[in-house]
Amino acid sequence: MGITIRDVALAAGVSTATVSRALRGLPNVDERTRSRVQQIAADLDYVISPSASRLASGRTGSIAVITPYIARWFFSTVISGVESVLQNAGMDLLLMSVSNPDAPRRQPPAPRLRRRVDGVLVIAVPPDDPELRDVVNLGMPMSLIGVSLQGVPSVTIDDVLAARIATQHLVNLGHRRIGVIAGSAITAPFTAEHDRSRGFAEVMQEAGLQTDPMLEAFGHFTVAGGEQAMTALLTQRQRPTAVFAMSDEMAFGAMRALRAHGLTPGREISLIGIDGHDMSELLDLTTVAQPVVDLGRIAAEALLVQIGAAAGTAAESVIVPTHLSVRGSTTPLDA
Amino acid sequence: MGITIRDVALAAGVSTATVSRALRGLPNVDERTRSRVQQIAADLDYVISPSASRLASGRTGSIAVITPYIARWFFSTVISGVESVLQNAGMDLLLMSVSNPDAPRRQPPAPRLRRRVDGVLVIAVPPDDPELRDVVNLGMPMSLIGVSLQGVPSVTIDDVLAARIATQHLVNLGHRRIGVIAGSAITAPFTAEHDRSRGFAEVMQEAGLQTDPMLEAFGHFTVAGGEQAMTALLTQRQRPTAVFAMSDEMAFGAMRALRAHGLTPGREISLIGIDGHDMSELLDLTTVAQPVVDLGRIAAEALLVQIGAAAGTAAESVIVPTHLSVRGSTTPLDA
DNA sequence: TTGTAAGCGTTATCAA
DNA sequence: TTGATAACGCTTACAA
Repeated sequence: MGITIRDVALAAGVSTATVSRALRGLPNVDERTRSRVQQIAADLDYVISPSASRLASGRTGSIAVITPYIARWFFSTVISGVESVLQNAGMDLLLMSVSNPDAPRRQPPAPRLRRRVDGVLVIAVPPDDPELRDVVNLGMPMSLIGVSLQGVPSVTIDDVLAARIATQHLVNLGHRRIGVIAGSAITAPFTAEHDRSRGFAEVMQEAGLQTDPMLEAFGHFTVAGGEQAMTALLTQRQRPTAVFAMSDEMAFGAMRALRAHGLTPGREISLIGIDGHDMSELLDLTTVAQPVVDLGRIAAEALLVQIGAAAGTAAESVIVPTHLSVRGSTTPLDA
Repeated sequence: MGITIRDVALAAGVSTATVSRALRGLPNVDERTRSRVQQIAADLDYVISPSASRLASGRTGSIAVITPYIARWFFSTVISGVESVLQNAGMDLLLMSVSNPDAPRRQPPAPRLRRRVDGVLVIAVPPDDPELRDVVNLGMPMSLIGVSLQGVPSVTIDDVLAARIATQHLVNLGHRRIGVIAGSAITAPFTAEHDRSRGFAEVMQEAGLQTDPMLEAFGHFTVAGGEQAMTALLTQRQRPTAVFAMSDEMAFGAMRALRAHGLTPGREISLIGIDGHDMSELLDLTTVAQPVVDLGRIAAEALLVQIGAAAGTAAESVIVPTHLSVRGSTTPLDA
């Protein structure tokens, strides 16, 4: 049915070994031979069989991307960055989602990886997740995105710093009763959430401000959760004048809660998020933006280096910068 | 390095053929033999080599998902539906993005597909796209999502109907000067855009309303484009009292333009979209929602049937229903 | 620079 | 129900 390397070899009057070398661009092939082989392969409409190539060479030419969510903004944006790099490198991208609170019944990823891919990219899976442990224990080339883990290369922002920037921005505007919308009450170390909590606490303390436990609410990093959290904050005796939401999506929900209470973000209550979500500009939300596409790109490039599919030096742990985007949702206290 | 099927066969005292049959759950294997083989395979931590299996069997166990965008809501949501089905079926999902206006320099998909996957899922690539033609001409099992093409199975909504529902909703509210934000001035037939234009025109005509070319603007299905388009509509001598945006994202941009002009959606001007985007509830946008996750799920299931990896009857063309979600952005003309 | 030939680890046919 | 064994289509020493 299909044209094989033998057909090409036969037609070109050379051995299959020469065809293989010529087509893969290996050295030690006469250029005239090479171009003739290429021509004939093209004429015959020959395409290499990946399975055969993989079996013979031991390389799969594939990278797995492991992610708890596919449709959420942060994750799909990271994936698009990864994809552009892998496509350029001629690598296949295998997409596999893993268990998350919304879809708890997924196949564990580790067994699906062995012998199937040359490397793994993991997006924002908590470092204490047992499924992640199993993947790490596979010992294959990998790189984490959005979280860090001792001994595993990763690409992240400085989450402590991002939270510091956000909180400091509110402090600089004169706010003193500052509320916070975190993900959940208990956080694992080395997660974005944990570090953001720390950054917030640091700046509050440095500014001599109390972190009132009544001004802390939890939004589970969803829009609906952010809405509930802000609603909770608004029921306090003394409302905050500003709120730091640890993600833009929670901030969106918070905005909705504000409007439901007849309040306008940036008017009665200032609001800041973290992410630089596509919609944050539209919603006029001040945010500490992270370069999400780059997160994916950089991690993919680092992984290719690890695998030996690209030149360069392997970096253990990359931290990319964030920047504050000031918009209408934050204003000076007096205004 | 790796445990092979021979190691398992040796340890179990059977032939490799028996191991292969036992592990794949084929019939004609003594159940005692099977469980012994399974046990030994587990003890040895044996995993099959996909490359070898694929080479020998001719099946790749992989499906390619071809998409112009990864990070946009519609596309990532479709992909998540596809992924859940494929993961359940034990199929690998190869993600490849193709050229789009934002990223014009992509590898053409067709050559990357041959011998590599058992089937292809294509998300919302215009039917007249030459790259799509090449993929279709490969003659492999495939299914389209969001567009239809003669002779190729597809899963879509009824776009004419969706636009009719949206337009009729505005008409029912008493609006007569109705503007429209389309994608672009020229549209290929059999695209969502084309059909939505038709549905709009039909209802306008049935209602005895003029489609004023001055009340037509183009937003290229982006937020920014929708904003520009609405701005253009607002500069008309006689503004529309209602606007139909052919996608929610364009409607979001339109909302922003309204606010920039001191107008409130649903107050001075009613606004309706199509999609049922995650953010539409948050932004209180009336929309004709399509079941996007299902689009992906159904297409994936249909493809598995085509390939023979799942039981069922292959459907040529599936149309899934939409529903109108009325929110605050549309109100009666008098209000 | 090119050719020979031994794998790579399965599946599937045929026979037992 | 099980076993031998010939593919599957390529890569890669090693030799020439």
